[in-house]
Amino acid sequence: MAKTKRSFQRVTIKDVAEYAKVGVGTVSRVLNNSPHVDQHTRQRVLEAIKVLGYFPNPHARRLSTGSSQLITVITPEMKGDFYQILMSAIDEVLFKYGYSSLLYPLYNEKKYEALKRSSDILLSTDGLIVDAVNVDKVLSNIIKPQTPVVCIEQDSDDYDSIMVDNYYGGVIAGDYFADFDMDIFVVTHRKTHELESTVFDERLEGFQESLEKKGRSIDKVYYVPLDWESTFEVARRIFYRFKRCAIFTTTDYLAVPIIEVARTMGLKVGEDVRVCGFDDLPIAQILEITTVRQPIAEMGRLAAETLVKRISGKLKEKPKKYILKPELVIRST
Amino acid sequence: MAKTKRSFQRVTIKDVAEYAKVGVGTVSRVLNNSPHVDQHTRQRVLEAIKVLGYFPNPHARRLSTGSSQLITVITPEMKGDFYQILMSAIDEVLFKYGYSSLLYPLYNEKKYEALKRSSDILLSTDGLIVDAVNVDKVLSNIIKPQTPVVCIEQDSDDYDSIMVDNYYGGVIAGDYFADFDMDIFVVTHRKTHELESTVFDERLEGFQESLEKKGRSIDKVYYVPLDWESTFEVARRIFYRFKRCAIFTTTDYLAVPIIEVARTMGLKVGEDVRVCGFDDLPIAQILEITTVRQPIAEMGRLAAETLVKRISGKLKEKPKKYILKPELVIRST
DNA sequence: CTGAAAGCGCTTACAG
DNA sequence: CTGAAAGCGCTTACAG
Repeated sequence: MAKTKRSFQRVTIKDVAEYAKVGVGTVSRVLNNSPHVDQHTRQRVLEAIKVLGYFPNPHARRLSTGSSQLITVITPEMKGDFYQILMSAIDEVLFKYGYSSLLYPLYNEKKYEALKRSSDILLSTDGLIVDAVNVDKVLSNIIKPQTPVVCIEQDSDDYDSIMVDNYYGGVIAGDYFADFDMDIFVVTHRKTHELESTVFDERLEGFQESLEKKGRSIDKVYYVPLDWESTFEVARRIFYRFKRCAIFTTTDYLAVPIIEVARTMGLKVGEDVRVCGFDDLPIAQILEITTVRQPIAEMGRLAAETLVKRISGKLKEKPKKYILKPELVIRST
Repeated sequence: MAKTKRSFQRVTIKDVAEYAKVGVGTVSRVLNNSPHVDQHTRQRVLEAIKVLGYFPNPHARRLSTGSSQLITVITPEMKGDFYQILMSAIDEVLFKYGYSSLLYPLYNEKKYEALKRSSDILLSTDGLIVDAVNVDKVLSNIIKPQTPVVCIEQDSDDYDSIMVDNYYGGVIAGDYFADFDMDIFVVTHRKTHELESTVFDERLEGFQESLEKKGRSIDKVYYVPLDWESTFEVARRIFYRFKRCAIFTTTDYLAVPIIEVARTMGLKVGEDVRVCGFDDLPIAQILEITTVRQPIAEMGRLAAETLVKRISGKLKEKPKKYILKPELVIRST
């Protein structure tokens, strides 16, 4: 097309070179902080950049280098402390290696559709970290097979995956509860979408089997949506009948309203009522909730480190599964 | 460099062209669904794409077209229903015009640093929507002056801005409360970071002035962090002394624990205790909370529409301020 | 409908 | 230390 001009002419590296009376290569070197540039030349170029208001075109740079120094993080949600901790840990590592992260949360069905429609959203960054989404189902056919991907909280045949042993986490909570001479309840969330992760079920399963091994059993499992309002209702229902019981919630998030209701109903939490959560979110630390600690930050860091190694080609073996151990943290509930 | 080869040779449009025995232009036309391609040729190209496992290089495409069909949304947080509603509305409009969104939440100081360090995160998408962050402070010197930007919940000298009249929202809540013969309290959040928005203060100010105009006044303002735990404490403190009062919270989020505590303490919410929130979040609808409705989705849609117009060049006037009116929604609290 | 070719704006090996 | 030039992988006006 040659003669076509953009309606608004941008200032390019060529303009800077002309103004500074140097070659484009030199401008590029200044831009990339190459040490092989004379101090005076560098000053002239910097001056030209300022005067002309030049900003480099990232697309051109990326086409040339083949890299964007960006990675995309896909999550099923965008709410909650869990993601904040995870993302902070990921960013910390990424930053160290000169990368930044962009978030693509699949908070509704449409986001997923958008992803399928224009998969190059994902091809435009150097790699992906995918949390708690069924990658093998979502990503096949969308991205190139060689795209570097690391999954968190999700098993995968094709990529590295970082998981916590949720079953074992349930087991240690069960072992702990088995000694309590009380009715035992579980409040958990039921998977509603095919792409949702199965972590809650695994925790419940471990808890249940541990209990059975010790001759105990769950008196009732309550399924709730992941919000506090519904959990308030369930808590009221439980405490209306049982003034003495032990409750295992498959995430700390659900433990909060339960403790709140118990307290306002005058029940002694930590004595009459025992509560054990899962995750060790900041809120569990603040409210002194007994919980099964999941090393969230460690998972994030490990995912980021692994991804960076894959991108740089330092890691060439076939996908590996990293399974981290959760641990019981006994606090005041 | 000419002779340099990437370590792993990617399959390009040229390979596809050779395999299908057509020119690269034709492959490109097939890729872009041009109608001017013979059915049989198209089939051959599609076949070649499949056989070779070809995926287009988005960087090359963007360099060529000058557009990425992507926009970045910057938010101060990544938690809460507010953002979900806002993002869904933004995405809905963006999708219509063939755009997708990527999130860049400034959830900690480091994210802001990362942004400053490599500003081309922002230059690599076609435009920005910035929510509740002081754009003029954050973005100057980071992006090109001509980059299309729309701000939400934040005033700006340089860009279009979409705001709700928070002061007026406070006023209508004040007008409503002025008639109640009870002590009046406010629970709100204090801005702690220079980049945080001032919406809570504006709401409080409108509320206060409206009350004073009617010869009433606020008995006490409680400042809390934006979490439920602290608000539980405050609520207990209030209801311990006052069994009858009216409480205005500058966001629905803070109204929830207050209502919960009142109820579990046996107070009649809607009679002895009056509560009015702000925002009209989903939770306010579920719990039937009286509130000042903020048209969140409308703000998102308007922001997206405006941004798309700016990008396409259809909007050429100087930056405009859109101020939407909130409205009082009286429900059962 | 199709191909050859210029151009998008950078980077970088090469030859001074 | 520096410049000229090839190349990154696309798109698209032009001339069949």
